[in-house]
Amino acid sequence: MSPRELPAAFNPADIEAPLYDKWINAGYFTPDATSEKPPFTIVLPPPNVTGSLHIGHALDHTLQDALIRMKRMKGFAALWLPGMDHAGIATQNVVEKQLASQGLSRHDLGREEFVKKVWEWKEESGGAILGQMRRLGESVDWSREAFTMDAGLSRAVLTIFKKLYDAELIYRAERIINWCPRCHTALSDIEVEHRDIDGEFVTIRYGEGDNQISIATTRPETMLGDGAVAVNPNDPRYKEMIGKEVLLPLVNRMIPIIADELVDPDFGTGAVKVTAAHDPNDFEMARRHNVAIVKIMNEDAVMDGSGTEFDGMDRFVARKAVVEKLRSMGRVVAEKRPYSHSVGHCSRCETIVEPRLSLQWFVKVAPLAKAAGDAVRDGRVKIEPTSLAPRYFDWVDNMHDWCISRQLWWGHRIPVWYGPNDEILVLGPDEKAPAGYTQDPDVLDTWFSSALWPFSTLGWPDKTADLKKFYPTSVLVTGYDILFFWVARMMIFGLFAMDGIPPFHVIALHGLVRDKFGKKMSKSRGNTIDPLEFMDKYGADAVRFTLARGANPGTDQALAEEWVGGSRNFATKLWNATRFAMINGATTEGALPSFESLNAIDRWILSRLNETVTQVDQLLESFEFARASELIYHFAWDDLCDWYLELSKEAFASGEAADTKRVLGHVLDQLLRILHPLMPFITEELWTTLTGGESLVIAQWPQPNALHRDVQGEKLIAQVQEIVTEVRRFRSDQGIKPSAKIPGRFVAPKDMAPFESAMRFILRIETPEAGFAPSANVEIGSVKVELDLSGSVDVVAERSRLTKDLAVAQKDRQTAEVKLGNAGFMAKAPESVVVEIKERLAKTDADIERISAQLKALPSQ
RNA sequence: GGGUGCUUAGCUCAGUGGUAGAGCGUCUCGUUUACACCGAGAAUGUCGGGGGUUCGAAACCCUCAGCGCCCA
Repeated sequence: MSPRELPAAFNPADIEAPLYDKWINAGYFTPDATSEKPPFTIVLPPPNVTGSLHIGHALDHTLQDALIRMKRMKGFAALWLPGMDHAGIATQNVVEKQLASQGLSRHDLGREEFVKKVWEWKEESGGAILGQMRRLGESVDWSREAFTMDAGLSRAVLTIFKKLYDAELIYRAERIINWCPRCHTALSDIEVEHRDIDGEFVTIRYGEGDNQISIATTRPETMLGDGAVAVNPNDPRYKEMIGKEVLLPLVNRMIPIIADELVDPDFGTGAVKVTAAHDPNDFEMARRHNVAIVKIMNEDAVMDGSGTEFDGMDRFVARKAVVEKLRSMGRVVAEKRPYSHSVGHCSRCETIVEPRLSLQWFVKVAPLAKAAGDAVRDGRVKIEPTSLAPRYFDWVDNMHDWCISRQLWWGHRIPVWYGPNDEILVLGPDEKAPAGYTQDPDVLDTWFSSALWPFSTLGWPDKTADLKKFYPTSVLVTGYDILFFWVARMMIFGLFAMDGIPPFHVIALHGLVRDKFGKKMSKSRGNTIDPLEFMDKYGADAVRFTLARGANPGTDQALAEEWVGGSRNFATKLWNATRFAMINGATTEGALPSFESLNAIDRWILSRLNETVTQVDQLLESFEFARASELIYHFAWDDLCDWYLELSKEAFASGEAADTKRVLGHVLDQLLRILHPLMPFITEELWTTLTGGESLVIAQWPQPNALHRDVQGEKLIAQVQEIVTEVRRFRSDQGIKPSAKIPGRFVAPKDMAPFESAMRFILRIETPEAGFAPSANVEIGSVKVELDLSGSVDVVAERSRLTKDLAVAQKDRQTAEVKLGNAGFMAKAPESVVVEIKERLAKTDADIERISAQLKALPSQ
């Protein structure tokens, strides 16, 4: 295939979709489970079927794609497995809302019909995110796409439920759970978000006459369900009252005063009400002290069963009414309003969660969580960055039992059947309940199935080729905020189901994407960023590169539109550089000339390339995406574009550049390879055009070439860069246009001779004619560039510049001198540092002498 | 309340013992035959305060202050 030509302008929209189609059609992303290649596996943390791609996904997915693309290029059987979870509450909410718009509820349809509707919705409107993932260029294997409600994954759910039940790790009990009065279901701890809100803190006097005690509460309405008052056993104020009974106002019931260590004497009055059916701590106290448990609310969080005038009121209406009434009775001792305190909200609908006593199914997590903690403790699973490991331990070591039943219809129905005589039967896959048994109406927490993701998607419980080849997965990439959601649960179930083999080798954690001021994004703040909008505007590669460039392990990153613009500029720069290179005959054909035979400039860029390839490889392997991106960016823009291409222009112009064309082709080829995981589209387009190759997706990852090092040459190029910069600075100071050509002469040691023509070209210094009379000198170390400005030199500017340089040199000299005069330094500093400082002193000495002489030689004004 | 992190240029952030860095922004000059989504040059920091360790501290230790996050 002969190289094509690149259009003059780069337009991401022109190339992205066609390239993605090309990759898919070629089947590059589908690894073979029977392949001899070593496996590398990532399962995508399944996004929600109702969701769409937000900026956090874009970051998470970009990093995963970077890893999987690199590994694919390295010759691994690289599997990145995509899919979605069924998001029980969220999805049911969506469909119920649709029904509501037709004036219907799910109960009007009945369970079977409703679930059918949800499936219809899922097929038609669910999974918008999957299309958006294609936009981002994700190299996932669509042929293995999974969904938690698929038949296979559902078998996995049934299998593990039975396995856990048989191991006595699943039980049914009446406990205080988090209840969402709007979603009408129990929630797990992690589905509850705690937020500070302005509430009230009311102190109420219980009892009569000599037998009185005041309690303080943020939830006055729950007093209707009080079963006791509790004080700390060591609180002298209340010692005498322990064991007595006091009158519960409004309800007119006598309740005991109990002593419990849990009560903090410094909180409020030191006495607290005990509402066993509506508070987890109170429930625990009640169980310890045999306190009456009184339910006073229904499923809607409406007061119910208190036997008072407040029955039928919503909990918040009741709160006001109760306080009002108590106030009128003179029982309100103190009121603090607003009183800021932390309150749990439903993470799906924002409704304030109601702790509620209820019969539910639980997973007994202690033994499972212990194993999950140990897997990290003993090094079988690594958390990157390691600084986040304590956070993981903090969670798994203190995990409460997990409430897994949900009062929903959409999800995996709990495989428990109840017999006519209260028998309990748990069924595995393919098992049938005897006649007369009825199934538990509830479904399982979505996370119960998501936690199986790393192996259920590979065919478990069957012993499939995929499972054998690709389990355990190599790395799980996710945000630290979701450590508890995914990681802990996948670890727990993975270890349990897969005979103690953890589901991943490494857990690589990244941070959150914030707005440009580092503030958390939220709809209420109005500072959310839509990755799709940015992709439309700047291209997918620009969005990806910006996110990768900000991704320091485990830390949040700020994102601003102008930075995405900067990445777009980088893409354009690459495009133009490649175009320019190709116009000048850059090629990847034929063998690369031997390193020794090349000129110093070519050797230098190869040396820089080698260093960059080596570093980038190490950085990507250790999840240092920001640093890898930064290195590539500077290699491409600074080393390649600003120096190598500029220094080579003269060679291209003179036509003596066969080696340089080959070197340039090689450098671009390799650069595009290491950048491909981060910017897949533009690199693919440029690389196939440059090389005529089939695809970068399956191209080989560059190997560092240790022979491509030239320390001496690098020093020479550093000197060239210094000369060029100093002359440019002089021209700028003197107000000489960059385009103006001026006659000049290089007075320099021999080793600079090979670079003179290149420097002349860049600096627009012409070879002087006879009778050349320089009017100014630029001196850089041992090099002098004499210039004829054909007019008067701006002496003021020149003096100012030299004076400044002199001051810098003098300051540097003094610093060095002080150090060398310090006996402690001379005695204790390593030899190499001492040598370095001595060299610095010598250099500054020479500089001071030279600059002083130049200043002296300047004509007085 | 218990943990935990952060404080470096105008903004957002790198930088784990040897002369302070990047991107964006700012200022000046420039349509030189890849690129104005560009090039060249420039300015800008007692590295939160105080104390200590060290020949040497942005970095290590202590302490204070401010901000954030997680858990309760």
